[in-house]
Amino acid sequence: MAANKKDLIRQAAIEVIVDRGFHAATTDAIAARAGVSVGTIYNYFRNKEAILEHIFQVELERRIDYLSSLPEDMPVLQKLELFLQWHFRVIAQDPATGRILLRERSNLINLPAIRGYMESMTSYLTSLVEEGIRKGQFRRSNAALTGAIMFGALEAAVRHSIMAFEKTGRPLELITQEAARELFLFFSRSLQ
Amino acid sequence: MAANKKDLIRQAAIEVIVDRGFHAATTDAIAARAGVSVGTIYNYFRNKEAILEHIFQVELERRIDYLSSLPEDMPVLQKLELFLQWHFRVIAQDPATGRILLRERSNLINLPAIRGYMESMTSYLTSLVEEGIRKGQFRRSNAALTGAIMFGALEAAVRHSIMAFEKTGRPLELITQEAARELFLFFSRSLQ
Amino acid sequence: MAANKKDLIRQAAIEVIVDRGFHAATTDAIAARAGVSVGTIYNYFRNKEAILEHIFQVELERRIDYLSSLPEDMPVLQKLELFLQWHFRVIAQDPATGRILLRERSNLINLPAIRGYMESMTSYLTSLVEEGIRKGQFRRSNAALTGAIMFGALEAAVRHSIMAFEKTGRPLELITQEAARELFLFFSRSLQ
Amino acid sequence: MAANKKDLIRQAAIEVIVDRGFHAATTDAIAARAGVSVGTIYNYFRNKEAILEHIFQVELERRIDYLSSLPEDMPVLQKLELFLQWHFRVIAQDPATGRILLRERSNLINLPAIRGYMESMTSYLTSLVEEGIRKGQFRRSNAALTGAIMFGALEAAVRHSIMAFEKTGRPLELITQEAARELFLFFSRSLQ
DNA sequence: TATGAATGAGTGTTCATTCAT
DNA sequence: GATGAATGAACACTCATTCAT
Repeated sequence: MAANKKDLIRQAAIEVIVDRGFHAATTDAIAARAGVSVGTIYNYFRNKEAILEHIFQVELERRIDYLSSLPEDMPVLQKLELFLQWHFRVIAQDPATGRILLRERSNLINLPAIRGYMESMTSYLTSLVEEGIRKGQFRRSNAALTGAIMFGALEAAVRHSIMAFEKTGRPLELITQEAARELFLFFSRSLQ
Repeated sequence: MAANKKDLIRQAAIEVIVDRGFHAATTDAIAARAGVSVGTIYNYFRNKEAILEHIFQVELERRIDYLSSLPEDMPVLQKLELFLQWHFRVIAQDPATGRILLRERSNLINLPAIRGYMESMTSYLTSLVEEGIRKGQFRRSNAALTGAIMFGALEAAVRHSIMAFEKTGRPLELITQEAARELFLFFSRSLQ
Repeated sequence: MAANKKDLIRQAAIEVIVDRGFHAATTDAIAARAGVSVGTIYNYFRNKEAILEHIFQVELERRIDYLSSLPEDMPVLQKLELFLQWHFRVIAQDPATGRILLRERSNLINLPAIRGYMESMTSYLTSLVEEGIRKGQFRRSNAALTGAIMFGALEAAVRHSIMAFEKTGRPLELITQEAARELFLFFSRSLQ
Repeated sequence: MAANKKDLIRQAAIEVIVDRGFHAATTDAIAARAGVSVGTIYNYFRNKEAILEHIFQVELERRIDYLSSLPEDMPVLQKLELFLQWHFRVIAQDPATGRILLRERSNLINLPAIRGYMESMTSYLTSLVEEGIRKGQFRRSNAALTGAIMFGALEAAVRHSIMAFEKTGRPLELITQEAARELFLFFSRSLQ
């Protein structure tokens, strides 16, 4: 899971941040969890914020990689469906990271990587909406606003899934699958 | 605007938090903005977190007050439309508070008042969905999940409106009105 | 000796810095010596460097005060003699501060107050030389260079006095008196 | 210029220390400038301080070498003149080292090599004064104090020369030649 | 009630030094 | 000898909170 030391530290940071939040996650604790010394962190990251930036950067890249793998000419709705399913599957496999993506985004929104994450995700959804409209598959709408709305809805569905998992203990895979389905239905009715 | 000293401090805190975020908003800065001394803050609030809790508490109460003013037998979609219009109007009148509701919510989600705000808002939307389904005005769905999705979408629309205002300088009233309309359209298609 | 808390901290800092040098003088140690907590230091000084700047500032002001008390029309050599006697008397009364003026000056020469101290002292000596030349009491010379040389000689004499005191244990008053005399003789022959 | 690796590191250290001062000159930076790795430094020097000690040691040896080349029976004043000329010529050729000799001396005065440098230089000047007095070429005086004063004056003249060079841009050779002349005149009048 | 100086635990970051390769 | 990743002690500085006035 941690091919190299930078990844090792990233994983440790994710765990500690999930437990305590970014501000309460001390560099000492991250180092201890990673089994390295504090100094080592600074061999791989400029400072503490850079760890969080890296976390978002990595997640953004994963999403971009997935999205660019979808064939250009696939019906827009289907792209959306696949993306939602993939997204929730990833969350189910690594809920800790999912939680960070939710929790720390708002507060540290000034960090470039985090802005970048939000904006990239939103603009991908926006571009999907535009494509759908252009191809006559979606009704006309303010695409930018719609993309933003969809991103918010997506995150809320993730958050709700994680909370439902914590409350009920039902398998996270099932919960997220259902959320993906429900969200897709919600979107497909709204957009068409 | 600040009937008593507690309100005065609440307003000052809102302004400072909007400028810097909760963690960077020192009690000294809040006191200075309020024109009182640090010590005075502690006569009205248990600690710094309690200020934030109070901010959310007050906003929650405003929303509850508005919602209970809607007649019970009004069509559900109309209730939703009125609520959205009212909500965006409030944001347009006091965008600072709106920003706090967005920015600080995630990070300090463990504070009871903040959880309470989120949960109350979500459960109001959930209950609207349930009412719609029960009365045959909405299609069947997982109401809790749908409520959560709607809350996320609502916040995202607010965030997008504020950012659009900052970027374009268009009057916030117009931006929020359009957002309210678009969001209502989005919801009404999804739900029916 | 320490009228107010800022002075108290200044005195404590002088003692600790004399013992260990500026870089090894931790803020904790200064606070402990002053009998206050670390935080209190920062109520009176911007940062650690500001303490050193303040030390030099105070000493510079003392010297300026003394120098401006000398009558304008006094023979230049006599002004020089009085200044040397006063300077060495001050050192004898507060050798710790004298040591700081010597030891820390070079290393932290970029701090404004320290540059200011050196430059002010040097330019006072330079102006004395210029005055002497103008009034026909001194031979012609490069006044700026001569002033610099005199400042260096003065500091070296102080340093030598303190070291002689440490080695021999002779009363510092006697050592510095002799140094003042010898230095004056040295200067008066050089300058005329 | 760097016959072996130890010299290479010494030169690199001189450059970095001149740029930043000893405390801000990290071993990493010195290693980088020398084109070696940190570890290599520790094959040639016990620790970081030892580099500075070595710098002073080398400079001291150069001065001792020069001084022992002067014929024993040369008039004392002429020895002094030649030494001053030589010293300022060396500074003009390698101002970086000159700056270190000035800047770092005071602060790290506890290092044996640095004490040694100061004391050797001072005691050479002292022995010149004693010789002059013994041979009836100088007036009577406290030779040790006079030697110290002369060392201080010498350093101040060097410092002033370097600063004048930085401010005016005049050729350093000319500035130092003039300083050597002026300083010699200053000394010869004082001593006789 | 109001004040604001004093507190001191807590934390990000640096950097000389080591040592396995 | 040479390397440079890893180490971890050390330190400046912050800021929520208290309490004597």
